[in-house]
Amino acid sequence: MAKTKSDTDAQSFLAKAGRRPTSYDVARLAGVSQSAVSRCFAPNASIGQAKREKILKVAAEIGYKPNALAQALISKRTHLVAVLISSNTNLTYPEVLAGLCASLTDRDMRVLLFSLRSESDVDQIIHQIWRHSVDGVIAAVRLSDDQLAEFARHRIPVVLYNRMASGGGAGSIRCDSAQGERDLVTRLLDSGHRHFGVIAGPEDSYVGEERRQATLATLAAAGMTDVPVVRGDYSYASGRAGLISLLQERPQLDAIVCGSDMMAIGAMDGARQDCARRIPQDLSIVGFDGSGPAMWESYRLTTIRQPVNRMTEASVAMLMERLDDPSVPAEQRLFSGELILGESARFA
Amino acid sequence: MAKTKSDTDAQSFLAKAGRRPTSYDVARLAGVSQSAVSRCFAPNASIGQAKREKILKVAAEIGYKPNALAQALISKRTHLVAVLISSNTNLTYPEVLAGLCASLTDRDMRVLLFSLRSESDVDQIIHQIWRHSVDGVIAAVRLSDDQLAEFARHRIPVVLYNRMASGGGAGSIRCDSAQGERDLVTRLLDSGHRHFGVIAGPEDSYVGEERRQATLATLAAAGMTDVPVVRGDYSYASGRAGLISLLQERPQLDAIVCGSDMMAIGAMDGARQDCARRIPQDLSIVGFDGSGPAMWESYRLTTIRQPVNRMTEASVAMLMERLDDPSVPAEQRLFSGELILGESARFA
DNA sequence: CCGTATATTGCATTCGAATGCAATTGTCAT
DNA sequence: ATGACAATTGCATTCGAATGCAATATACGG
Repeated sequence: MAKTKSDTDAQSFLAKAGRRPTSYDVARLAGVSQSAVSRCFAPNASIGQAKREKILKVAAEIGYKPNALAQALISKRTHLVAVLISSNTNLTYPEVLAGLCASLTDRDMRVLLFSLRSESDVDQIIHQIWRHSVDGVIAAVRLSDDQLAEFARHRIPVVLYNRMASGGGAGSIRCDSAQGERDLVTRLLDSGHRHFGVIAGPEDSYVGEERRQATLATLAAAGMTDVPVVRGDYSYASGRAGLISLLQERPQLDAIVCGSDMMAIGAMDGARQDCARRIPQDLSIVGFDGSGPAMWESYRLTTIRQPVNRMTEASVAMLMERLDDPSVPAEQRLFSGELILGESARFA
Repeated sequence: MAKTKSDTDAQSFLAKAGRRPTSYDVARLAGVSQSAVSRCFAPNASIGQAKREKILKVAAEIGYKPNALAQALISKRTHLVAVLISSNTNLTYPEVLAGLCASLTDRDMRVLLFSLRSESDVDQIIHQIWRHSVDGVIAAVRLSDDQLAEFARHRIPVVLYNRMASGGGAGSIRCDSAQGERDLVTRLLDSGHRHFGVIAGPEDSYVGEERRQATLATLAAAGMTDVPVVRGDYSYASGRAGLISLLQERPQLDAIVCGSDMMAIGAMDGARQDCARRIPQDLSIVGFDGSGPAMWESYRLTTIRQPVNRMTEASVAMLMERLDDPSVPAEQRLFSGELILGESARFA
């Protein structure tokens, strides 16, 4: 009889659809209090075995799902992580995003995505992040010291992805661009290259600047200070155009260091098609990222691969650690890139 | 004096930081009721000019931002849109995401991202979508009829991106894959190709199947029924492997129709490097998507370009329309792709 | 200067779930 | 059977903003 009655109630509830079932609905149908229902969905809450089963059964019948908004409002835990990324970052964008998404989902966190046109657009969306009370932030864009301080003040953990934590307080996961460029440039020098050109990323890109500076510093240490630099925006077209303009000014160049694989690929095509250079016989070109296309047969780029999967996983792990225990100090983790010996550079 | 007092109060509030200011805090400091504060941030609410200014001033001083959770809970509007996408979709993944994100942000909506490993993973995250009470859904993955019906029952508008709305109720934005493949295949036929091979996408991909079927149907209409088909997973490697296995079985093939640009690129490299074919003299290869890499000099793919930007913008526009007025019937919009005449196919 | 119409305001309630506290039930040793 | 103690359970309150309704203030015509 109890079964029949419960079924009927459930039916009648489902009939007047339109409103989502709440914990009160479940409580009423199961003949218990709302608190009991709530405790049923909380881990290690005090609730009797029989009651739990009855509640879960009713909940399943009418399709009750705890309302995340109400839970978040009272418990101060939204299970939301704001992910900030600039869409033109580079070829690893999908990989980074998919990696973060997967790792966060595995840990019962949801992704509130902010895909910016450029790194400087942060100001326009930062207050949306606040309004949604995210539990944490993973930022692959540059945040100002003020912004970082504000997050710190409100105890919202921030993990910077491939950005230096200038202000302190924020954790960071980075691939050692400087070391990577040093490796590349050193090997180019050892192999006899003497005329370098640089195709750098945009000025408002943190990694772009880091790579440019490391490259120039390494060259300067080898006595080369007159190195032409052009700026691209990480796009194929800008790499190609950059190469053409470099070679126009200095036809004798024999090594081009690019701020990203995408630009390196553009540069390779420019060298071959527009400037009649053979690669690597006439001209060596190196990139950075180790993205998929870099490994395509037509390019076989010599580059530095960022361990993207390990880095995204580490970002999430670091965030969760600081979420679970806010007293954990912010940490900086540096991953080293892996040299990929393609065939776009003449190495001894 | 009033100014001084207010300043002091604000200071003392800021001092005991840690808690975010609420509308009650603003109300207390401004000497008004909580309702007044609320009305201050609502469009065309009844509030006096003087009072409004005073409130906004205090709010700015202590950095008050309406709590989106509380607003959502009471008003039943979260300003959240769930975006479902499968990460291995294809090369347009970043473009699609960035486009959706931009259009949604422009309309004061936030993106709750679910990036799935494969289209079949929907079940595992669908209940998270429910729990977060999103205002709408944009899905670039396949949803079952049951799932669509459930969304419809709760009046949650769904827009399918590049998927057919099987069950009805959901709107859809698609690029006409069938027409695109027909164009490509017809031109290949007209140019004298007689031995076709197909490298299709995975079975659980809607567009993959659509493209495969359109291709085979067009060929069948021309009397070609014995067409070898291999399946890839949209990756470069699978395209390359697919081509090799096709040519091994049928060395006489002279045209390969690929389910995506990425696979076409892999196929081109496979043809050139592994099978010693010249493209397009010995073998024509066509792709689909019109993504960036397809236009790279080393490939110059002949393909169909999806108008991604127009499609993402249209998806968001359609969603918002149905959000603002639920009585608007679900609509199906079909965009036609643009034939890109690259150099990977021998066209008459 | 008064009455009526209109624009502001505040009060009290609501959204849906979590939780401290007190009440209740059940368990077990004695 | 009784007291002590632990495990359940429900009540009432809380989170922070929105909103219907009633109360108040202001404007304006006469």
